Amino acid sequence: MLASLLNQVPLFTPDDVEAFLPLWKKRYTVNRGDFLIREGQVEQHLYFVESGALRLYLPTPDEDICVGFAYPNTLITSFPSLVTQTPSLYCIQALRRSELLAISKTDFDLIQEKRPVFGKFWRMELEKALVGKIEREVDLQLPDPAQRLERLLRRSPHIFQLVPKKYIASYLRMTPETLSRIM
Amino acid sequence: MLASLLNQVPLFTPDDVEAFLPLWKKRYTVNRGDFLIREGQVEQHLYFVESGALRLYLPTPDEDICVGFAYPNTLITSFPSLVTQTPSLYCIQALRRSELLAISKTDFDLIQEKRPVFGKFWRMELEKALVGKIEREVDLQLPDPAQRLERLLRRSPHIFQLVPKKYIASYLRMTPETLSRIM
DNA sequence: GCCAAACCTTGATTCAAATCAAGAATTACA
DNA sequence: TGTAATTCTTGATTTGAATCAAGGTTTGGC
Repeated sequence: MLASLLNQVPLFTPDDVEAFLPLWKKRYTVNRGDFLIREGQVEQHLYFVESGALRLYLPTPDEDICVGFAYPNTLITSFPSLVTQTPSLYCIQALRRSELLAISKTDFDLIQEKRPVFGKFWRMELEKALVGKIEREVDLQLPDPAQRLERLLRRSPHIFQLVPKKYIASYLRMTPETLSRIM
Repeated sequence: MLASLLNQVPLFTPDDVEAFLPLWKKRYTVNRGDFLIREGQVEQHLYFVESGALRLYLPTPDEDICVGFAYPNTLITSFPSLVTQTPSLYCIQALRRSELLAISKTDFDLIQEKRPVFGKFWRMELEKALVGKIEREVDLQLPDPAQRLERLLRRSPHIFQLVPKKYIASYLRMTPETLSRIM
């Protein structure tokens, strides 16, 4: 599953993929409600979702602020904590039973040093992620809830199959009631 | 100015800096209101601001959506267009007379191929930018305008000296009237 | 230094989304 | 499969930011 995805990356030779796969050492199975990481912990892993669905959010006194979802064939991590190796402000919680593969930061850093192609790969992933966040920034600024919904429907229609609407509402910065009324 | 900044990057040897600096070939001076790039053009440069101030925004039928500012010692570009080499959706406009240095995408890509340390440097810059955008994503979701203002004041107080409040209001997804009332 | 343009402030009013509330539907899992 | 917990929907009401409006201030450019 991860293997077939990596084989589709033009950058990688079969040898690269062979060197990479064994680094995804840990296999996690988490139940609905379980946490991959909680506020205060330092993120050590990058996760690949094989099945299930998860949410990434910032807990605040008032309410959780949902900043992302993960589902099969996507990566997830508490990125700021992973990069800076400081305690995470964010939590990652399973929305249903999920299966994940994990690579440690250490191993990931090492292979980037050893094989420049992985440095390039990661740079391209970061560029894609940044482009995504810039679009998201625009989405969040749209004053009309219906427009925000429309853009998410266009960009990630599958999310609506995978994630309870109340979390999507939070992600779209509206109440579940408002989302229900405009869907 | 750019030189002294680059010399402070621990990654770089003096030789790296010497190889890099000449690639910032073009020097632009733009007047208040001028555009570095307009919607539809394909971004070819990464810009370094020596003086002045600029805004990066998405023009829409209703209103401009402000997604960022640049000021001395910062980089700016229409990132999605630069990365994907497709027509830009965004505009970059000078808010006052500004002086910039520019490096072409071609030269920037080349030096990353030639000297791996520049690949690593860019990767780290992208990581920082992504962390920033994740924080910004949280900022934008805060329902209370005063909270959004507070977080910007904490993170980038200097912006209020450099940029007319009406653009800051847009960046904070509120009207100039609301910003005026809570400042 | 002067003038026009741009920007900011303050007040009155409107309106759309949040809140509050309660019942219906769906989902988890024992 | 049955039952409790969770999630979703719909309606009534409130509220706070947007809008509209007008006067004051700052800024840019000649």
